[in-house]
Amino acid sequence: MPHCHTFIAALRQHGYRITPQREMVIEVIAHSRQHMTAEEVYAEVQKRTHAVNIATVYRTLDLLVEEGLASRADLGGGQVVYATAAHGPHIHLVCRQCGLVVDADVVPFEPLFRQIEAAHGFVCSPQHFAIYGQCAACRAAADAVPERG
Amino acid sequence: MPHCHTFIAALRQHGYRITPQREMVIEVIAHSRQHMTAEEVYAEVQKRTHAVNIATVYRTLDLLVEEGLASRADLGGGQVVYATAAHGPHIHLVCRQCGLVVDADVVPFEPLFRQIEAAHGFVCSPQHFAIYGQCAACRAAADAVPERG
DNA sequence: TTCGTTGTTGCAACTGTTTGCAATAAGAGA
DNA sequence: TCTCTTATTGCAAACAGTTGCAACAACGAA
Repeated sequence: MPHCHTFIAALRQHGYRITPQREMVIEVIAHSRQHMTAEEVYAEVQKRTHAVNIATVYRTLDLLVEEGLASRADLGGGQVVYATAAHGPHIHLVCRQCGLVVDADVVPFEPLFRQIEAAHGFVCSPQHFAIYGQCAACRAAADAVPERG
Repeated sequence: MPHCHTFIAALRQHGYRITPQREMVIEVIAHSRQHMTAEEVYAEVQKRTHAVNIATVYRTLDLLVEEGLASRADLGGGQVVYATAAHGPHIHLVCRQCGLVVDADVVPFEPLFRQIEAAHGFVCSPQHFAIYGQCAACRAAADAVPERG
């Protein structure tokens, strides 16, 4: 069963109406091989039909995030991206200095997520989240000379 | 030495100019006991002087984040907050459904951050970051009845 | 102290995102 | 199939945040 049908079934089960606009947005994000910005999703939808408004794209993406079917990550520099679990869970290491984004495996975090669930009753859905820090290149540069030297 | 003087010294060392506007913003965020939105920082600055523009507040906060002196976290619902290390590092567990935000200790993540540094050369500066998921109450509700039933 | 360089600022325009509301339409029930 | 309820949509306005640029001013050198 194609991935987007899974999403549609889940939304239907949760009482949401399935409109052609929603199907379009879901199809685009579900079949994407990597995360996309809302503007990219909108542009892809516009290739197929002009009958979907940007506000509807934002609303549908937010609905998918709220229902745990997609995740949203701020990668800095105005890059807010959406992704589904189909992309495979991973985290983004975002350099706060140069903006470089590096992907990292989320598996090592899983014991920690179980710990959080035990302590807080909170279930992490961390398909894509961002951790900010400093990349190797920027650290090397900072050690060599004071910035703005 | 008050915290804000540390920030100012660090910026000066990195070659940034120290303007009255920047001192004002730094003083507000450095002395705050908890994280603040940019709008809250701006309002606090406005109590003292009207000679600081909102754009300057954003620029100064971004500068502090870029220099590792503050961190920025998106807590959902339009809540983007800034905080300094003085607030004590902790992570925010944000429920994607109801928006509840729960703080959690960052200490259990530290071995993982060392692992990331070893694997990627990337140094996490995780004073405040957000992990999205589902809180205990929303999970209980979801198990009991399908949403939007 | 003065002067020159250049980083910084305020402003208004712009961008990405959200929101109020009337019109539209999905879908359940008869 | 039809009707009614109400969720959803498109639209334009609004909002949070960013940006280009001329004016201002921090700061180092003389």
